[in-house]
Amino acid sequence: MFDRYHPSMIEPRWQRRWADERAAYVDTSVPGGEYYMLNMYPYPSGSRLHVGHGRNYILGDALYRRMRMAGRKALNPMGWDAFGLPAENAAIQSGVHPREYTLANIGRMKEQLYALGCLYDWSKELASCDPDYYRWNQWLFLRMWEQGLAYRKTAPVNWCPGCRTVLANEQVVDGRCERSGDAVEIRDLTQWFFRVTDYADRLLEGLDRLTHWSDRVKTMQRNWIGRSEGAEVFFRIDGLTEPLTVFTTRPDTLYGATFLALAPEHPAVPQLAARSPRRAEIETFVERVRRESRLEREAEGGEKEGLDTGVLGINPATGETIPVWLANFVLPEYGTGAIMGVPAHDERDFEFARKYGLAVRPVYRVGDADPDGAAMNEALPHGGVLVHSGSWDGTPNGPEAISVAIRWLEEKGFGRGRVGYRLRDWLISRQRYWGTPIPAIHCPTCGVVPVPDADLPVRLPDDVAFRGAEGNPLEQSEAFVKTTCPKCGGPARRETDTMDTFVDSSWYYLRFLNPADAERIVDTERVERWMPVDQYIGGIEHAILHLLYARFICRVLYDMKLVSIEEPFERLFNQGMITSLNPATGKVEKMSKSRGNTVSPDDLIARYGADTVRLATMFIGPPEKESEWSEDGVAGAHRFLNRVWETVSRAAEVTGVGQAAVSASASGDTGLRRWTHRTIERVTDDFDRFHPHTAVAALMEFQKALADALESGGESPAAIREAADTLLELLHPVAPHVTQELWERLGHPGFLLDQAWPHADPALALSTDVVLVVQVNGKVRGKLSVARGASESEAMARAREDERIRSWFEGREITRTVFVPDRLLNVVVR
RNA sequence: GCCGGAGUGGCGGAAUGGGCAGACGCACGGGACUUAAAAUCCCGAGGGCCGAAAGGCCCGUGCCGGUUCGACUCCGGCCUCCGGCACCA
Repeated sequence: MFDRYHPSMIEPRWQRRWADERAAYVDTSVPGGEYYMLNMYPYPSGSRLHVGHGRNYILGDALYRRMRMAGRKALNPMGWDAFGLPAENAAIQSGVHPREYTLANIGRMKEQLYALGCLYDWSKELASCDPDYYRWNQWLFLRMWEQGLAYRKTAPVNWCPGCRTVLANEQVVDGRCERSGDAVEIRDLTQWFFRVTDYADRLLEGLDRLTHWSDRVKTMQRNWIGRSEGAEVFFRIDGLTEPLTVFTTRPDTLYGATFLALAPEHPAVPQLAARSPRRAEIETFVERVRRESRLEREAEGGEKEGLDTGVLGINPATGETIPVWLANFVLPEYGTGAIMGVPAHDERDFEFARKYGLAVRPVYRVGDADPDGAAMNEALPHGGVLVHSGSWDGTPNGPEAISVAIRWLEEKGFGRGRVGYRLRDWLISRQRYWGTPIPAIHCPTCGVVPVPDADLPVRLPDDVAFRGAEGNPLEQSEAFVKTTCPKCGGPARRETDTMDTFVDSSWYYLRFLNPADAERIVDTERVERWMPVDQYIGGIEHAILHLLYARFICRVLYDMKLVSIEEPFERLFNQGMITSLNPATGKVEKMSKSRGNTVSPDDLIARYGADTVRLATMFIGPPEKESEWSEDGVAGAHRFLNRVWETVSRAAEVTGVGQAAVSASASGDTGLRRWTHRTIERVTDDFDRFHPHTAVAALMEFQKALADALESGGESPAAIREAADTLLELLHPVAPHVTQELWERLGHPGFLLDQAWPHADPALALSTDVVLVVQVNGKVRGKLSVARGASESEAMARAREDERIRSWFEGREITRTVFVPDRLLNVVVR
């Protein structure tokens, strides 16, 4: 009845219509029944999407369409994470300005999203490189500075002397610059930080309330924050006025501390060196460790290296002198940058003590099975449990001993209880051009001065040359750097560091509600109505940094009373990556441009149409798992859509179209109607648990059932029509174009997208007969078709009638039977 | 090393709360249609054994053990792969 299925004829037409009718647009100023689904915030570094990304957008679009049909006022906005290093590198390599490069990429990616049939509310579009967006990064920065949440301190960076520029960790390969091959130096620069550690406890506690987040991500965040309770202990050091503070999680083992170890970067090291007879050695050692790249120093199995400073400290518990060492494994960022070494109760300290012949003094009995342990126990002078300072109180090894030890330390003034975190403050400074300028001015008389709000935004200058070997290109712009001090009016220099792009992405979801608002960063009233984000979809690679920073900034805005929520994302779904064979390595790896194993959706769309690509992508497997891309499924997906076309076309012959179409609604209890309603139930359920692949499988079975019903006749036109309509409605989220085209050809007005999601009649969705499995001693011996709700005695009677089943327990003693209604009967015999 | 996830036919995968293992699809084999091919449609198929056939039996969800009437599913131990973190005091 209908001519053949031609995706290339129908898809562009519907894409235009959807855009013209503004089908997706939601007025965020209006409250009521909202489902605010947030999809993606892509980074337009590559000019083309690949199918690996494609799955994310298709899944988001399918869920958006499903939510619209379920009557939710869904908002599917799109924004662009537009700043970042690749754009700057492209500028250096090809001379194209990062802005031009980025905007061109955004344009191409938009075209592709459009070609895939993804509907976004483009009226809410934003890009972080737009001054109207990044001015609010600057505004937020100034507020955080006022509150002490933004501050400056020195931090080491990777410096490439050849490129005269700062390198990201990933640009350092084997201690050398990826590009020039020069040996990378570690330099100390004064940089800007956000004090995320102030929020560590709140970020940790908040996780407990995120009941719709996976335990997987919550566990990763908990481990990243790494809260540990312990104590600071003060050690008097020979020749130092101030005591040395160490952090330990095991203050109860203080008695066994036989040495101290400092990070070579520790601020007390120069003083120690000055008093030490080994000054030259210390300086050489510090220089050597500092030269090790961060990556190498933190690498697996790195050799522990230390140097005895020759200076002595005093263990406050024993009063004995212990040596002070420098050690490469002590990190300056964690705890206090200094540790007490307890070789008897810490494996790493033991290894170190062994290598350098340091004393081992046990505090607790240790495992006798361990030969080292047995030796230690012999050295233990008493036959009980020693807690601290050589005094005995019978407290067992454990949390109680730790709190006893902390109380003791505090009474004696030897230390105090403290909570330590693994989390470090967020370094936001980047020595790059393509980012948000940090709104600060360096004045020779007034110091570091904030840019006044009235002068925002501090715009990126355009007169910048990207010649590569010149450090931060921003420094080259006279017009940008030269300014006057807002305080004294004298000549001053502008800050040339720009912000980490994670700053942009940590609050963008709020900005979708008022993207063009020049008055304020967020619209508090709209946030109240629409937030939190109901469904956040993102890759698992963002489980830690992005999601933690977004939670942090949301709390900062909460404390400023700008938003009423502390947690920005109520439900989180993390998809897995699409992998494919990398021809270079011969291994199956995640699909990415840098690995050169991408597959373009453009070619596939040209060959099969967008719906086929969408269907094949959704059918590949569960989206939370990683899946290997294979084109084998594409032809099958295309065949299925052709069958849908054929079947619905034949259904139209039976039922008529437009004015002539059947008007009676389907009634009664027929095989096809049961199929229809059971399929509604299955597909609805599958979408709600993010399993589009099983929804598609159910629709394939349903299409077959409808085709069979048409073949054999016997179903009423109304039942046929109900089935055909339902098939189109349920398939629409995955294959929107072909279903919309058929919907129109059947004579329905308007968009399927605005159609109500079909409702399953529970009486029809349940079958009247069920297959009861009969087991004997747990092994399947037969199947019985019985009425739903059949009793155990009925089932048993039927089983006895069945000769084949009966033969398995005839003449044997039945010891018990297990009956699960509508499912199974298990006869246990001796 | 630690944390998290996974392991099911030739392949992608299904089995939603302990109850028919292998849905759906790909590839494959056979058949129909065709002068022929493509396309399309139909049928078949986890492995082994018995049987001429109908059919029947045994084994089977990484490995070993346990709980249970019954285990892909729960418990203990191990192996492999993937992801994240890592001298974290």
